[in-house]
Amino acid sequence: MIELGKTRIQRKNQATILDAALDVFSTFGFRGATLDLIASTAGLSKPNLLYYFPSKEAIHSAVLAELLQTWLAPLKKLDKDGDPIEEIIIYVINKLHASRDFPRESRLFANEIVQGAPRIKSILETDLRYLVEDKVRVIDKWIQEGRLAKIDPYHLIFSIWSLTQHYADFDVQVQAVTGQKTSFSEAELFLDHLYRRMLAP
Amino acid sequence: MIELGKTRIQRKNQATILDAALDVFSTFGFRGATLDLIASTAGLSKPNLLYYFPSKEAIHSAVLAELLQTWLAPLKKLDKDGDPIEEIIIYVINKLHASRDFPRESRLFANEIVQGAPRIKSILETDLRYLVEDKVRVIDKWIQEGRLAKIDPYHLIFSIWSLTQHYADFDVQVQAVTGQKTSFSEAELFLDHLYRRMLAP
DNA sequence: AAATGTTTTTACCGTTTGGTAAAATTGAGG
DNA sequence: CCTCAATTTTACCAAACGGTAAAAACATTT
Repeated sequence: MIELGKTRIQRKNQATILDAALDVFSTFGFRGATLDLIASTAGLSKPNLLYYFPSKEAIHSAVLAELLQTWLAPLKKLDKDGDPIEEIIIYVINKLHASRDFPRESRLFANEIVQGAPRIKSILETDLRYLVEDKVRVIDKWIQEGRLAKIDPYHLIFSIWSLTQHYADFDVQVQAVTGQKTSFSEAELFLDHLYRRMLAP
Repeated sequence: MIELGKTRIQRKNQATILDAALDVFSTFGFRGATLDLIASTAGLSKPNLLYYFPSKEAIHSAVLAELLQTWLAPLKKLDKDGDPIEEIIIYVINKLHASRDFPRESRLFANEIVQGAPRIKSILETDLRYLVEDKVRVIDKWIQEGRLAKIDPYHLIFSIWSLTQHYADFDVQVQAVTGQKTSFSEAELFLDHLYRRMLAP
């Protein structure tokens, strides 16, 4: 974990670098991204970049670490004491809005996973796994209480990730096929219909 | 379009190269893949590779071209004269089996799209778009006849792509979270439930 | 077996890339 | 304004990469 800088200049430049890196990594992937491109995007020279971060990998790790927190947050909010269907719908919509508002983060994550998650596999196998196990228990309980249809909670969660992130990760395809800018309000209606139908006990 | 070789040796080596290239490109993306790695995977020397294909881009294009046909095939089979729900379920299952049987192809495609589809955007905007428009008309007709729930056909198709390809593209994540090999039969049950519930008029 | 065409290897080349050394510049505190 | 630390720039380097030239090895035909 990269510790944040102490001085004003350090904090400003580290933030600028991480933002530029997010841009470049999410567009070209880890290997496709170059330090020169990140540097020029950030308005700095390459050696200046390496004054703030020891290596390309370190920049990548820092961006991923920042992103992962944002990415897991919505699931944490799923409340065992709320109404099952409403709780899940809220999660779906939050996740969809995350795709709309943070598409670069979503694509960076997708890039990493598609290529085998070499740099975050351990986090997926621990933090993410425990979080999901916790929520799976909640959903299972709801099902046993007859408040949800009998579905596999793991696959339910996978379906939410997949359907919502699709609008960020595969946006080019969506736009190419529809010939229009992606309509997140249409997507919201669709997902609302889908999950209400599917989850009703 | 690369024309296929004439002699036995040409055909054999071109096939070997394309298979090795699929392996490497789907794992590392275009930029992450190197000619040396493709060559050694194929059991050939780098200049020998370039005897069969003029450039790295040419190999990539050849692999993508091959893949795209396989990838679009299931949608073409959607039959306007069949039973609406069964036709869509069959498409979903076919697509899921494609993810199970051709994960490399799926990941290569995902890699390409996530990074903005620089090399296949034009195909998405023409061939794929026309095919989808055709099937959207079929689905719309089914809806007007009251044989399907009123949903947006575009988003229905996107949902199928997203849910099925997730099991190939994000397999590392699925395995990390469940701690097990991905169960495609569980996925099949889940998707069957999901689409029957969602599509019922 | 000679001649011809095909395939493979060896030895390179120029560029790009991640990263470094050290000098030059800038900023902050006394 | 002077000093010392923080920051930035200039000038590099070694390795990796895509690609080429040309000779060597192999096949095929006559």
